[in-house]
Order: sequence, then C-alpha cells, then structure tokens
Amino acid sequence: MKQNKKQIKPAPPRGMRDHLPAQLRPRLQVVDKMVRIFELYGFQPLETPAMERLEILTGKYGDEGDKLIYKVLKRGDDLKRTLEEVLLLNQGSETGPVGLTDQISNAVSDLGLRYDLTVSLARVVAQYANELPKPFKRYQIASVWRADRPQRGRFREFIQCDVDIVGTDSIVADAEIILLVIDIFQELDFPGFEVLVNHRRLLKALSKACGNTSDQFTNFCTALDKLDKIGRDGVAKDMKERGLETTKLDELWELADQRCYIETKDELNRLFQNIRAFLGGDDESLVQLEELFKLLENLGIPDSIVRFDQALARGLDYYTGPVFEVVGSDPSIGSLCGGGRYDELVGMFSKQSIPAVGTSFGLERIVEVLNDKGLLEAENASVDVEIIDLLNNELGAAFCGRVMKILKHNGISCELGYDRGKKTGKQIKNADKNGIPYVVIIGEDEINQKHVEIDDIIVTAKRLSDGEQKRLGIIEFVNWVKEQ
RNA sequence: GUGAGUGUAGCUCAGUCGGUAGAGCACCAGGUUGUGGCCCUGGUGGCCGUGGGUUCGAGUCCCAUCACUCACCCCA
Repeated sequence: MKQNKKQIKPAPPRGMRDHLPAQLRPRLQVVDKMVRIFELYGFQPLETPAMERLEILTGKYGDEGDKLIYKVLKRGDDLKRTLEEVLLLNQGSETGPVGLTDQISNAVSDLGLRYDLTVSLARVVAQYANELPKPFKRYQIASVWRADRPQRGRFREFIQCDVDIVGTDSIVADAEIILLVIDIFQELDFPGFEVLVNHRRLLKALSKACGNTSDQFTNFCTALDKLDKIGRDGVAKDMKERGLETTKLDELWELADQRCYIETKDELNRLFQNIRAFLGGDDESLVQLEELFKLLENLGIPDSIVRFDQALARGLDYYTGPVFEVVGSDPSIGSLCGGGRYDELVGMFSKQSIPAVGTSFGLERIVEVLNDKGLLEAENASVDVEIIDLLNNELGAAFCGRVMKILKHNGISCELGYDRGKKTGKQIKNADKNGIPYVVIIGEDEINQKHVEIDDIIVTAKRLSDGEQKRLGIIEFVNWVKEQ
C-alpha cells in the first residue's frame, strides 16, 4: 500500500507562497496600518472577483503585460466545441499546431486571473456609474496573479493594496494620492524612501521632440526607464536597437540626468525652462506638474521625499497623466508602490469617459524590506496560559474548567494541555517551546485548597521567562499576567 | 521567453581518486511518576530531485527532465 503510493510534493505552485502564522502576523499589522490611513482619507472598501472575463483584462497592460495574464481553461461543452474547431483548423495546416499556439490559447480560455486591481475597478465604475458616489474613493487589498518568472521580491501571486479616486480630473486628487502614499510609508517607519514623479504626456512630448513617431513611444519609455541601471551609453545603444532616433540624445541627457527635489524650487524652475527650450515651446504636462508640485509643497510634504524624475516611465499602458513610483534604498527589489493618472481606462468599458487617479502598494516588497531591517516585531501568537492538569480525572477536569472560564472571562487566553498525564517537566517544556509565557499547575494540593467562593480558588502558577513560581488566588494570578 | 548556478535526513550542510551514506540542529524516549531551559545516554528518520546511459560497481562521470535561486525582460 505505502510502497505503491507516489509521494505528492507538498510545495505550493511556483512563485506562490504559504504564509505561516509567524510571517503572516507582521504582514497583517502592516495591512492594519494601511487600512486605518485609507479610512482617514475617506476611502471605502471594495471587493471584486479574482477572475475577470479575458476581454476585460487584455490590451490594458501592454504586449509584455498581456503575456503574463493567467488564462483559465473553458469548461464543459464549450471547451469540447472549441477543441473540435481547433482540430479542424489544424487539419488544413501544413505547419501543424506549433504555429497556432497563441490562437489556441486564446480560443480555449475565456476567463483570466486578475493582473491588477485597477482594471477591475474601472470595470466596476463603468457598470455602477450611477450608483456610486462621485468622485468614488475606494481601496482594495487583494491578491493578483502574474505568470512571471519569480525572483527576489517578485512572485506569481502577490497582494496589492490599491487606493484610487475615480471621477475627477482635479490635480488635487493626484496630490491627495501622493500625500497618502507618503503618510503610509512614514507610518510604517520605512527607511529612506523617495517618491519619483513624472508625466506621461511629457514623455510623449520628449519622444516626439527627439524625432520619434508616436508608435515608438512605448519603446522610448522602456529604454529611457533604464537610465539608472545602464547609463547614457546603454540607453543610447538600446534606443538604436529599437530603431529610435538618437541624434538629439546628448541634449536630452542634460535634462534627464538632473534629479530635482521639488522643494529646491530654483533648480526645478531652471530645469523646466530647459525642457521647454528642448521641446521648442510650452507643454500642458509641464504646467500640470508645476501646479502639482506647488500644491504638494503648500500642503506640507516633508523635505527631500518627492522628486521630479524625467526617466521614470512606468510600464502599464493605461496611464495618461502624472505618474509616480516609490523606491527604497535597495533598488534590486524593484518599486514598492506605483501609480498615476489614467483618464481613459474607464472609457474602455463605458460610453462615457471618466477620469481617475490612483496607486498600488506592493505589500510583499514593503514587508520584505521592513523585515530585512528588523522593523517588524514577531508577535507571540500562542495563548497566555497553559493549564497543566496533573490529575487527569473528572475532578481535575472540572477544576481546570472553572479556572479557564475565569481566565477567559478576564481576557486571558488559555488552553488545557493536550499532554495531560505525561510528565510535568515534559508539559512545561512543551509550553515553553510554544512560546506560552505562563503555566498553571493543577493537582491535588490546589484542589484541596479550593473554597466555595471563586476568588478563593488557589492555583500554582509559573512564569516561564524567569521561572518565578507562586501559589496564589485566581484573581491575583489574573493581575499578575496583566502586569506584563 | 533568454542566460547562469544549485538539488544528499524536517532544517543547515559534509561526502576525497567512482566501492551500495555522515555531522550539527530539530524530533522521540530515558536519566526520582509535581517542575522546562544546561548536561549525559539511546532512538526514529534518506530510492542522494526524477528518468535514462557509461561501468563489475554511480551520491560521485555523461545525457535528458523537473524544481528552486539569481540575473535579463518587465513590474508591485
């Protein structure tokens, strides 16, 4: 029997993780802090399904992004019919099924796991536009899935914490989101973070001014985004390979290499003037950024946290206005939070176009950094008190039952030891190993001292951290535990 | 999707020139049947990732495959 049974590996799917209590507790603490701040800003919770219809998901994240969507196989007759159609298609094909892979995978699936929370929000807004408050401020904390190859800080299933404001094009909303982001990272005591800000349409203008056509815009962004990593020469080489215009790059570097914090106003003004000169005129995006920065400063953002970064691009296709990203001191883990304005996305699901701005926190990455820096406290998740019943009979159980009732009534968690009957030392040892701070020992001596009044129940209690042991009344014991 | 590295006990890893497996930690039992942490003794536990090949003989050499890790790509 046992020999024939092939061992099934208990590992979770690649890039997906189990979260054991010890790791989950600190994560939940982080989530609690976030939710509290979301609510303080007036955001409301929303939940949506883990799956969306495939047509909702595709075409929003760029070509690379679309490839990473988890597709869900059709079911039942629908699948059967589709497979038969595919087989028919293949019979006429000389190249065989190989060349048809993409077509097949699209034909046999009609649902997909959500890739982010923003697209689902846009769908919800399009569906319930009349019922939702305007503007609609919502937060959502939920898993998303990407069929990426996992590496440090990168998973196939991870939790995003999204906050978005839908239904206003006011720059105040952009500023509010950025302020909230700063509040969160400060609340978490996150060390050395910065908010990088840019504008999608400014990038478009820069690309155009360099001599690129509009369909080369994505390539331009992708290449420019790598400036930090591979430097000017690397980007220039990359742009050449992508068939982009490179003649005006030297001029562009003069602009793109400057990193201006928004409180250093003179520098920033000078840079903006230089950009205007490069563009050969003003651009709406620059005016918006100036307004945004001024507003942020007036609202009281802390020094040296928000900085203008012309090389920041952001990969998702749906962004249309100001974009931003939070980076920590360790760049290898990627961005910790990213967002921006996406005024066209809701319009993809509805006749009316509804402007929106929002952000997404990468919970796993934030927790990982906080963990590495030792900023998350491992919480003791076990009970406060282990009851050790030495008698292991009716009398003992009845007495333990009374003790536990009083303890729980006073807000002290406890459990009856599962090893009753085993050696006392063994039971104490197990309690200690499980991180339980106190044990109460119930034997003949304690029961014989029992009086009628509850207050007079006597227990033998031991604090495991220092071994201090007392024989005392139950209420005294409650107070002893609560002192800690 | 591309490239590199690593797979031996629950965990961290040894394993020489090819001769059918070892340590530490953890776990279980005992060292006075009502007192833990230290110490001592003993014990459980491995198809050496999987499948083929070379060989009298493979954890070790070769091939394939899978998994994990890192980097690219992209992102949270």
